[in-house]
Amino acid sequence: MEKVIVGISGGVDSAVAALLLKQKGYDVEGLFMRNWDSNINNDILGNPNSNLNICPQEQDYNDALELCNKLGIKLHRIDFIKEYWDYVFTYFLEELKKGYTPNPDLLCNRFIKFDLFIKEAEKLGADYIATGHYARIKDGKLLRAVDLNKDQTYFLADVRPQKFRNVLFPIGDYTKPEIRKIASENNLNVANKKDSTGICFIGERNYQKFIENYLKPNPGDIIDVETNTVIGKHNGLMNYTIGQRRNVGISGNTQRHYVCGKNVAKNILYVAFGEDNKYLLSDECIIENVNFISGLRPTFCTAKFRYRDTDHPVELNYLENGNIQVKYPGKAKAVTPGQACVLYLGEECLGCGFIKTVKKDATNLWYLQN
RNA sequence: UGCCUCGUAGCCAAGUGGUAAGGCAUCAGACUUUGACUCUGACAUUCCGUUGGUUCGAACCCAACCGAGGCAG
Repeated sequence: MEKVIVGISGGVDSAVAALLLKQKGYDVEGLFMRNWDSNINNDILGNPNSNLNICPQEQDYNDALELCNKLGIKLHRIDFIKEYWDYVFTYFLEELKKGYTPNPDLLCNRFIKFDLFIKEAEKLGADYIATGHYARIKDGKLLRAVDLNKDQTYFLADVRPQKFRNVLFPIGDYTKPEIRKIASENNLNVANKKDSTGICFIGERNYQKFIENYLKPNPGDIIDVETNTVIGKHNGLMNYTIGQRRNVGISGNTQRHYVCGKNVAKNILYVAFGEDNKYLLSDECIIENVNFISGLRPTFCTAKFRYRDTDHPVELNYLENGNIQVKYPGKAKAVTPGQACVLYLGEECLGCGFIKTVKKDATNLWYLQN
């Protein structure tokens, strides 16, 4: 019998994944990961859980244990707290310092779940590993989930292609409501547990305070990009992302304001007014650290510039240094340096690169210098 | 000192006699495995610088005072 090690998180999705695999006749065992420890990691400011008796990660573990007892499968446990810090969180902080907007969850998948986790599973004798991601693998291709609303291929796009060889995504063919239904029909203890959000393994935080645990705030001017006048004070560029409206701290205007740029050298935050402001738009970007999961190298395909972004038709120009010039004449709003640009050809997720520079009319945006 | 303009919730700002729009900000939710974006709800219970007056009735009309700005000198 083929052995599958399932990443059990304590949530519904991985629970049903394990259940489905068991029903299919695999020899299933669970592996619970813990990658974040609020005490060890100095996660104090902005942490809503600091006064709970039991931290959420341990509650998740207890839920996972109860689930595995119910399913009659063994549950292993592994901590990657140091590795998560070294490979994911350090990168996260470094990018913030540069004024970028990193997405730690892509790195978490690349370095933790689809690398260290796989190695650990192999030690446990796994023929396959499985997770509760909404995604599909067919003929070696990474495909969008059937439930496009929950599709998580965006987060998987930086995983190295060979890592998917022995991976199963049992729930990728189902919709979220179906998963919930299966869970409750089988009386799983986590059937009605709320979906987790926030940075994977860390959870919901007051973002600005959370960052303050690790980076010293460096206040500076907020400037209206159109009039070039100072209209307020920001409390550290790392606290803002392009396209952000809330928590900017300025008010008294007739139109909504949006962060449209930053200048790290001058410590300036640029803001534009109105949701269709031209300063929020771009039509080209350069992506670096490109990872291809697919063997395809199309000239025309679609791209997502953020998780849950719409698909933008793009034209790719493969540069000699390995970077890719991504053109989107239809323009896109709030394309942000540091975020992943994930490429798709129809249902297939081709891979991704990380946004380095953003342009309009073949010129770098002057208010978005890093 | 004279003349002019203005004074509406934390901020910006409609409303000029008939019983307080809207936006920002804030708070609470929805959505969401990235910080978003978006959406929903709450937000000046007789109050519109103060005090009087006119009126059936005023934030809107009148007077004085206080305060802010401008012009003149």
